Amino acid sequence: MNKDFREKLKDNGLKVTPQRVAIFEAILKLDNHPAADDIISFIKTNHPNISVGTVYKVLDIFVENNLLKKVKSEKDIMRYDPHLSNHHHLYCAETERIEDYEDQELNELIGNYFKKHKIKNFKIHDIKLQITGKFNT
Amino acid sequence: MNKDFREKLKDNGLKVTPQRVAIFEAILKLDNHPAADDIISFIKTNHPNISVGTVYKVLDIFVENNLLKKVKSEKDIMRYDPHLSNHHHLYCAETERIEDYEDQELNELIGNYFKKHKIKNFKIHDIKLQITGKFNT
DNA sequence: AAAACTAAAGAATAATAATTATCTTTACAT
DNA sequence: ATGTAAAGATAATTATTATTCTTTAGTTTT
Repeated sequence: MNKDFREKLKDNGLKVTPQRVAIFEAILKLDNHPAADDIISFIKTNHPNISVGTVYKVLDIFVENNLLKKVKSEKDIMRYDPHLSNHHHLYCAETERIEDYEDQELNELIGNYFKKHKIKNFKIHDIKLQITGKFNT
Repeated sequence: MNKDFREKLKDNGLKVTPQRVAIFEAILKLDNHPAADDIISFIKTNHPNISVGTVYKVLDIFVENNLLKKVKSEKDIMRYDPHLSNHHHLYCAETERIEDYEDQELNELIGNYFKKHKIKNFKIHDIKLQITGKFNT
């Protein structure tokens, strides 16, 4: 996983820096689709001089280079997801919790549906489900 | 349509004001899931003294009272949709265009799928598809 | 029906929060 | 040693929310 991360950066001509490593590790540790702010707070404990702008810049770079995905949330903040394979999201109706939902059978079902039912004047690149509801933890 | 609008406001004990009418009409006219800012610019031409805060407040009131839906966008701005029945969205990969996609058969297909495949510890309220791709206009 | 009352709504403005831009400094790679 | 990418600090922007004060619409009272 860490291997992929370093190699992907290098493959795109990007340097592997301590900050980038720290940001990527923070996202993996934080787990619940952290927002930039969560990442900043987390990193500040071990790496107190990291700059806010750097974090945003690095996150953008990661997204551009397919190390991360951006996830839309109800609120006007972006959240980040290190899970790269094609998957959907469960949004809690009451909290900010977001979980991944991966389901190959469902993807096929939907893929087949749209093979039969083309949308006129539209070429589909990607389909994501936003499943809103309630967790019973 | 306009009837519904006025009545829904009244049913919820809300007043029908010129500003509210103007905002609602703007959304219907603007059509492409306008952001608050689009609405403000549009209204300013006929209604130059409307206040930014009022527009945001009224939009919230409309959402709370089910006259509008909020739509998540790629960027960190909210957009508004006067289309109330259950539907999905087509997102253009290259522009900010968002279109509605309504498809009862698809809703049933997905609904049935999840009847058979419950998600553990999660009660589904609503499922929305974000279909990203390219329009060929 | 007109005047007075009340509460909701609007305007203006300031405040906040997330993000982006700019400019300088640092660090690594040739 | 030099060039370039990245990081740091800080300021600026942008979208949105909150605050305060005024206006308006609808209701009640005379």
